[in-house]
Amino acid sequence: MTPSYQNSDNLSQRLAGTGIRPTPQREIVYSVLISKRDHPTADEVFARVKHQMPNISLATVYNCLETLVQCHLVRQVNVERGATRYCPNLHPHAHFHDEATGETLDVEIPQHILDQVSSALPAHFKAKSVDILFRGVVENKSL
Amino acid sequence: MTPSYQNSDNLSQRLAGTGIRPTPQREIVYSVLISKRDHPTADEVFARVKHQMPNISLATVYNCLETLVQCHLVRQVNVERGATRYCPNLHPHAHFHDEATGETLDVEIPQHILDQVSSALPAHFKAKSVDILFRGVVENKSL
DNA sequence: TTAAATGATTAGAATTATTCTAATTATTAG
DNA sequence: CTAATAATTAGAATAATTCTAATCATTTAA
Repeated sequence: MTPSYQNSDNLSQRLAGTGIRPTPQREIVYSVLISKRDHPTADEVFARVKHQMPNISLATVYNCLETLVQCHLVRQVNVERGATRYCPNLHPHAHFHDEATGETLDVEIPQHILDQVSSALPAHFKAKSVDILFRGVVENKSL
Repeated sequence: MTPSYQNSDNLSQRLAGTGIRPTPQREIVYSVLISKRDHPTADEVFARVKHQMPNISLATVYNCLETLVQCHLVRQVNVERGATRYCPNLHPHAHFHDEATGETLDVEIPQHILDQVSSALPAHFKAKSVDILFRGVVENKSL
């Protein structure tokens, strides 16, 4: 029988076959990331998760986030010195850090442009991933 | 008369007109970055600077690095969670983090490719800078 | 030139974010 | 069921950085 905690998202499917257990804590941490994609820090995830699971510990939130990163379900984003932020967007994309608001936004980048960037590498540099981070401001569209 | 400590590099020229003083500490911190471009952490810079100026404090190294960053003479590079690294290469370039050795290398990226990346942004996103970080391994050239 | 004002450096304390430790609890395998 | 393994937890420990307040250096104004 399906345990009652497997009701929030598809994490258990995503973890199937990996040997990594879809625990209630991992489910909730993952669902928090999915439901508000504003690149929260571990502390912010902790605060959000506590609404649903008041007794979860910060250490567990760190453990869950680390597990999700290892499984490639979540990416770490470091926009500034300070707390690491977490992003569940698996599509190839870049980040834009708005210096005015402090927000970090996802920006879609066409794959052919990413390929062009990677092609600028010398042949013996074998890249497994590329992180692109813009810094600037988002102007009001009416300007 | 030119003070005797202005002998190591051109920092004082670069700071001329900014109101920021080319102090001996700043000169040495900058020259350390210039002379070995391996993206050292603040602690590593501190250790190297101490050979020439044994009584400098770590706080001053942090202050000097921050000042150089503010002046755009040095870039901060965050490859991993942990200590920030410092890069005095002012040419447009990307970084490649070799996961096998832990080294971070500069990679030249043609300006037209950087322009292409920036052109992928929506029009109202005004980017002031773009950081590109590859992660992977550098293969032996003979392979 | 001195005197005040401003800027820079310093040691050490404080803070932040994260990781570690060792004990407990939960799940799975035999 | 029982042992083995995996996951969670609270709190201690650590790492990197920032802050504080005192001192020292340089520049500006008289």
